[in-house]
Amino acid sequence: VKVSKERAAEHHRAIIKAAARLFREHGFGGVNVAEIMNEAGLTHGAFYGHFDSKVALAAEACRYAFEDRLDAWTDKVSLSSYLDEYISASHRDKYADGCPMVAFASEIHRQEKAVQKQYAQGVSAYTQRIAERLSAEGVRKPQANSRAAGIVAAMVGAVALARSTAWDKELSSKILLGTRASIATRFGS
Amino acid sequence: VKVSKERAAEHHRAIIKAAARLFREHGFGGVNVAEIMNEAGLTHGAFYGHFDSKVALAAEACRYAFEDRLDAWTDKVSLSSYLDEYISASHRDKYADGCPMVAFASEIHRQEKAVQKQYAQGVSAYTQRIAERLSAEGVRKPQANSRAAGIVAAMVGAVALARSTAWDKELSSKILLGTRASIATRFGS
DNA sequence: TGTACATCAGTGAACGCGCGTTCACTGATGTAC
DNA sequence: TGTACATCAGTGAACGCGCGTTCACTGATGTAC
Repeated sequence: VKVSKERAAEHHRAIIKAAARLFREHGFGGVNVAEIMNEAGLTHGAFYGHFDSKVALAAEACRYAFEDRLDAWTDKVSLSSYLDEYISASHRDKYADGCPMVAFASEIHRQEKAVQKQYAQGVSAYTQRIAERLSAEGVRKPQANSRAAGIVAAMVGAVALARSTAWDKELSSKILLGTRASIATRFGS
Repeated sequence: VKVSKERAAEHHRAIIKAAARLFREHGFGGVNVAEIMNEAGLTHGAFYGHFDSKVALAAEACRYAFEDRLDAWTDKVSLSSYLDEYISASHRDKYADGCPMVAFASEIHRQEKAVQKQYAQGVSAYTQRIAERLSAEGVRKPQANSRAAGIVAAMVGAVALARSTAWDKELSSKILLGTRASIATRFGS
């Protein structure tokens, strides 16, 4: 059942995309190879023709998730409105396409080095992006870097905790609103 | 090999304590029952005499971890110095005895209801504790609740991200310092 | 207080299931002539 | 351009291992007399 090179390349991308969604939704240990391949429209046996191991896919999926997210944040979206969107109930309830920083926050350190590296690079890229926006708003460089780091932590913590307490809607939204407000206070954004 | 009721009760507590440490360090899926029992000085077969399932232990261990942490935060420790300790490299590197909010942040929503409930109650207790401290510092009630929620999110996000990027010491400590500074800025604490 | 016996906490082998990975096989692709 | 054949992406059965859970058994506890 050989397929054309183009189709094989499509399959490769489909596997990464499926993995990026499923890993974010269920964690690295919460999905098996067969489920990922099934989501990509293939059977599990074909997997090892595309990747060396599940871990190798995890690293690739992590990289892709960050890239996809950062690409979606275009210059047209201001920091302020990005924060509104990020620190919201809709992001809280959107696991599969949500931010990988949140999805993997507390389990990434148990993954292999290759996955950790992709994650750390993603966090770094996110922080830089925010620092750039702050600079554009007139904040000086060293201050902007420090503040960006603080904002990233608040964003991730807010969504992670809001998800973890989702069945207690009152607490969950108090966390989101409280965090969003605290950032607004600081920068008037 | 029956043991006295007192020893059996000690064993019960030892299992919970071992689980609370190991689960925080390796996650719920990263430790098996045999390892927990071994850490508690028993063999795996005795486990089901103490708990109905691994999940039931997870709930109990989660509850214990929160209790232990909150008990350690006595009235003698000010909010400011508690934040210094929480948002620090030493807490970042202390997994087994670290804050359960951070340890389970992104995997708690995949656990069973019983575990989620313990977690959410813990988050709620933490938030209330911080709100009380803010009130004691003169912040008005409704404001104190909202700000407390924002602070908890920042705390959890900072330590979680600092851990996730621990191999990049510069980024990791920038996140810790940036977060701590942003809270200090807001409340002058 | 001492003795006989029922209880039951703990032990370690075994069960069953899920999952990552391997492999012999299939049949469409794409290349050599 | 057409034909023959080597290549190789995909299939599904099978392997091996780890883990949660069960169970027959052990022997100290603690109770009944």
